[in-house]
Amino acid sequence: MRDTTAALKDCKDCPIRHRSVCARCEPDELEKLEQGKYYRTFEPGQTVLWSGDRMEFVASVISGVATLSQTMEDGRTQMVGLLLPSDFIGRPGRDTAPYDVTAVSDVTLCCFRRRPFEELMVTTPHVSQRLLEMALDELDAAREWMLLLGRKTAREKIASLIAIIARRDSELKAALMADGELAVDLPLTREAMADYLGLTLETVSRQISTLKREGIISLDGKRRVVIPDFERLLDETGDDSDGGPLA
Amino acid sequence: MRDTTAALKDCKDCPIRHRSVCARCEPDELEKLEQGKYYRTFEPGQTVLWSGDRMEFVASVISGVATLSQTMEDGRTQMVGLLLPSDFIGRPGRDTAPYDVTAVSDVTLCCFRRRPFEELMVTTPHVSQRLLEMALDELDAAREWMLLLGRKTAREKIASLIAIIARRDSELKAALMADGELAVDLPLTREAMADYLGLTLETVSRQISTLKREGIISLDGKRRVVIPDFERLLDETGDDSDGGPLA
DNA sequence: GACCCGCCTTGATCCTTGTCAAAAGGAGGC
DNA sequence: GCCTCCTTTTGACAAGGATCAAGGCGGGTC
Repeated sequence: MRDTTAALKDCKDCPIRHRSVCARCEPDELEKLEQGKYYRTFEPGQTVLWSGDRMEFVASVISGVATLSQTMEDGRTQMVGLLLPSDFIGRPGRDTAPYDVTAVSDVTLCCFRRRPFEELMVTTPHVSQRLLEMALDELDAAREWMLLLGRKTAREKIASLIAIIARRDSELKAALMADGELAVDLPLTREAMADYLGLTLETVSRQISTLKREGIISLDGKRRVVIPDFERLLDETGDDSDGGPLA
Repeated sequence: MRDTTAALKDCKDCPIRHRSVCARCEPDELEKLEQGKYYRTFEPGQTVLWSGDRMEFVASVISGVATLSQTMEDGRTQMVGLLLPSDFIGRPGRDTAPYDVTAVSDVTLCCFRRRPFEELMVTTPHVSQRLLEMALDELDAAREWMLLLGRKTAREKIASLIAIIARRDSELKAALMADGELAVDLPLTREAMADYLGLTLETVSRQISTLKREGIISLDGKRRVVIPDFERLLDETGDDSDGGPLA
């Protein structure tokens, strides 16, 4: 265990303040929330929650990356969500976890005990409003992923994953490099990518090698991907060419 | 067009009253909703909404089956949701449809113009509460489907689909037959099943034939499936054997 | 009743991806 | 520096599902 008692920061300074469940909260609502919160940290590979566990808390991801995944009896696993800073863990009104939650990198969570949080939701309408928004966004993301899992080829899956991570990265930090090239750190191992994309890790590795060989991407170490021409990568995703703006 | 002006029934008599968005509404809230509602009907194959269309209304499915699907440029399509009675169409705060919505059978919708509905949501908290619940349920369903699409074999996919439809059916009407056998009407064509399961229609047909040959199911016509032993069907789904209760 | 059309089944073959296996690269510990 | 462990790459092969191609069945119309 590491310092689970990291300095409890002021909500006003919270890096995810404007994107999390509490994004819509008024100062007085925030104050109420602030009283119940506590931080927890997890190391890479550590399990935050096992499927079937009683959920004693709900939480927002403050930093790091975690995965939501399901495992079949024979070991086949499918990742069903990627939890990034500002994402919410837990479902009000449900007391056992439906999925495994695993830290991929060092993860810091801002937690609330579940019961008090549920009571709070009644009195702070902006929390439930925001939660509905976030749930609907996640639903859209899940459905986009259904298209990927059900209909895309291995090559398209890999290109889509890299494009999605690149797009999200560029929203946060301007990850653009000097000459307009784009560099992305894949926060996942090949195996985790495979579990996300519904492939085997060998196929992931092969497709990455192929894209590299064709000059669509290049690698800087194993995890860092450089994209010389983002449009060209998008062409490989199978998505409509008018895909959302990058810059 | 058929009689789109079907008798506007009283909400109190509505068959989906207790499961729809308005399930939690108090009589006074219901009255407010009742004023803005209107019914629309669609024939099998008719498109309710094209992806990209402006959404002028939101709606609840009262009867019939509709699909939510995404199509790629080259024609590959993936169904991302099955809309059954009580399911909700539309997303408050969004004005273009993200997916195609297509009637599979005769469908009746209870519609509200979107703007007024959004205003109503502010004053009828029970609607947004229920909508959050429904969105979270759909998210769970979408994630269950991700496991199916990403990791299950064709055989497991078919068995899962039949099991899910059977389970849902038995919740509504007691579809149990005389001697404990279970009979299910598949509301979808082979092609629609394929689009749902991420397969081709030929594979769907072959797997159904195989399950039939092995006595796990039998067919009564093309669309009606008889399940002599539900447990045995469940064994073929790849899911944990302790899967939820049927009766 | 004969025909047509949409839906479904079945067969033959191909190809993408999974499986099994081995080895190479990288990071950390001693 | 060397060893070990973990991740990644690559190869050979097998297989599940897709594709291409005929037919069959059933419900409707004329």
